[in-house]
Amino acid sequence: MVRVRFAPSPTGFFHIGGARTALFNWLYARHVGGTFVLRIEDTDRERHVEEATEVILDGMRWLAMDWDEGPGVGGACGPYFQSQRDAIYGEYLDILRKKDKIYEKDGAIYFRVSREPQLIDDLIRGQVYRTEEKDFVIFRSNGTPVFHFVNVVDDVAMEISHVIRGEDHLSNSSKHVELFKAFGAPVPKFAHIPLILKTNGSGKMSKRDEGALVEDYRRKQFLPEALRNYLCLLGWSPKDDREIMPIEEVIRLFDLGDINKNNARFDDKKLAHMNAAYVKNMSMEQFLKKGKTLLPQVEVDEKYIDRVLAICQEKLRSFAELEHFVSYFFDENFAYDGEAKVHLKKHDPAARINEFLAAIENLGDFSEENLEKIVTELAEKYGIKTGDYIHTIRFALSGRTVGPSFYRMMPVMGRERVGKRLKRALEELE
RNA sequence: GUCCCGUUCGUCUAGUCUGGUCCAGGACACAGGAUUUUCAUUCCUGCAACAUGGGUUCGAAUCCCAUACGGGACGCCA
Repeated sequence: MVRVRFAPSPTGFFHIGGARTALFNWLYARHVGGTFVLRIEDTDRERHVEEATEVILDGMRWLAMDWDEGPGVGGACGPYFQSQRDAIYGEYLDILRKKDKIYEKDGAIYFRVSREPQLIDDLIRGQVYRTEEKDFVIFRSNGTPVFHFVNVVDDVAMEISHVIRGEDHLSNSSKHVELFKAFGAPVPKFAHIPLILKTNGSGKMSKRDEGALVEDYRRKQFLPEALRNYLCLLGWSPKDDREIMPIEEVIRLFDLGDINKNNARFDDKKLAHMNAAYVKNMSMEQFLKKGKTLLPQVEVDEKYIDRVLAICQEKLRSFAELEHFVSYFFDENFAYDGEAKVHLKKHDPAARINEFLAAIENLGDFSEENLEKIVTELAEKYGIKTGDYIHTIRFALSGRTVGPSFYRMMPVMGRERVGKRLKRALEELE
C-alpha cells in the first residue's frame, strides 16, 4: 500500500519548490491509487501557525491537489499537526531510551549514530550511501523535538512508504535512515527530486526571488491548471513531445523512476506561453465565468459584459491583461495613454477620424463585415494603409493601442457610442 | 574544508538502463519571412547542445575512470 506525504512547514509562504514537491507526491499517489497525506510540520511554535497553514492549504486547493488525510479531512493517523503530537513523540523517545540510543548533553537530547554507511535507497538516484559522522540533537534543551526526529517519527507512525522530497534532503537522509532503524521500523523508499533553480543567477530558488511563491502566480491571474502543467514538466516528461496535457494523462503516465536527476531552472517565459495556451483552450463558458470574477463591479447589462468578454479570448494571453483590455467598455471617461498619443500624431489622426466618421454616417448595418469593408475602401481611396485607420481609431475609441479585435469591438460598443467617442477624441487629439 | 548529487541547444527536455536507426528530436526564447485586423494570433524558415580528457569497443551522447564546472548538505532551522 503506497502512502506518501507532503510535510510543509507553515512559514507564511507557499514556495514554488514546495508546490512541485507536493505535486509529485500527489501525482504518484494518484497514479498508483495510494494515499496522499498532508502533514503540517509546525514544530516552531513561535510562528502564526493558523494563518501560515491557511496559505499552504489555499495554495493546495488552488492547484487542485486534494489530500486524503490531513487538515480538514482527518484520517486514522492524526493529528496532522506536529504541534499536537507531543504524546507520540514522547513514546518514540522512550523507545530510543530503552534501546540506549540517546544521551543528554547541555540539556539537549542527542541521538547516537552508528557511524556505519547508511543506504539511501532512492528511486531516482539509485543506491546512495552516506555515513553520518556526528551524533545529533533530537530534543532541544527547551524540550521541543527537532525536525529530523519528528519527521521520521511521523513517517513511521503514519506508515509512509515513499518519501518524496527535494534533493536538499538527500544528505539528511542518512540521519533519517539511522532513526528508522533505531525504531526498528521499515525504511521507506526515497525519491529525492531535483531542485528548482533561480531563473537568473545561481543557486536554488528562494522565497525572496521574483516568482518564487505560489501566491505570486495566483495574484497575477495565472490559470492554476497552467502552472500545474508547467510544474509537472520541471523534472518530468511524458517521453514523447507532448507538453500541454490534461492532468489525468499526467497521472496515468507519471512514475518516480522517470524523474530527472538534474536540477531545473525556472523559465517564466515558458510558463507564460503555457498560460496563454490554457487561456485559448478555455470554453467560452469558462472564459466568461473567469472573466467576470475579474471585472470591477459595474452596473451594466449582463449580456453586454458577455459580449465584451467574448471578443477578448482570441487575443488574451493572460487574465492579468483583461482589465486593460476591457475597462474602457464600461467607462465613458477613460483616459488616453499619453505616450501612444504622441506616436499617433504622425498618422494625422484628426483626418483619419473625420474620414471614418463620414464613412459610417450612412452605413447600413453596424457590423464587423461592413466596418471592415469601409476601412478597406477608405485606405484605397486615400492611399493610406489600413493600419493607420485601425491604430488611430482604436486609440480614439479606447485610449489604448492594444485590445480585442478592432472590427469586433465596434459593434459591441454600438454605433452611437462609437460616434460620441470619436468626436471626443477629435478634441483630445488637438 | 568534508560529504552527497548532478552535467545534451540560452532554458525545459527526448535519446543513456537494453552502445549502431542521433552529422542528436521537440518545446520556450531569439532572428528572419508569410498571412492577418494595428498590438496579438497562426504558419513557415533559421539559429543553437552530447562539459573536458582518457579508456573499453569494429562502433559511444549512450559503458568505465579522472578532471572541470554546477547544485546541495554539514544548526538546539525546517
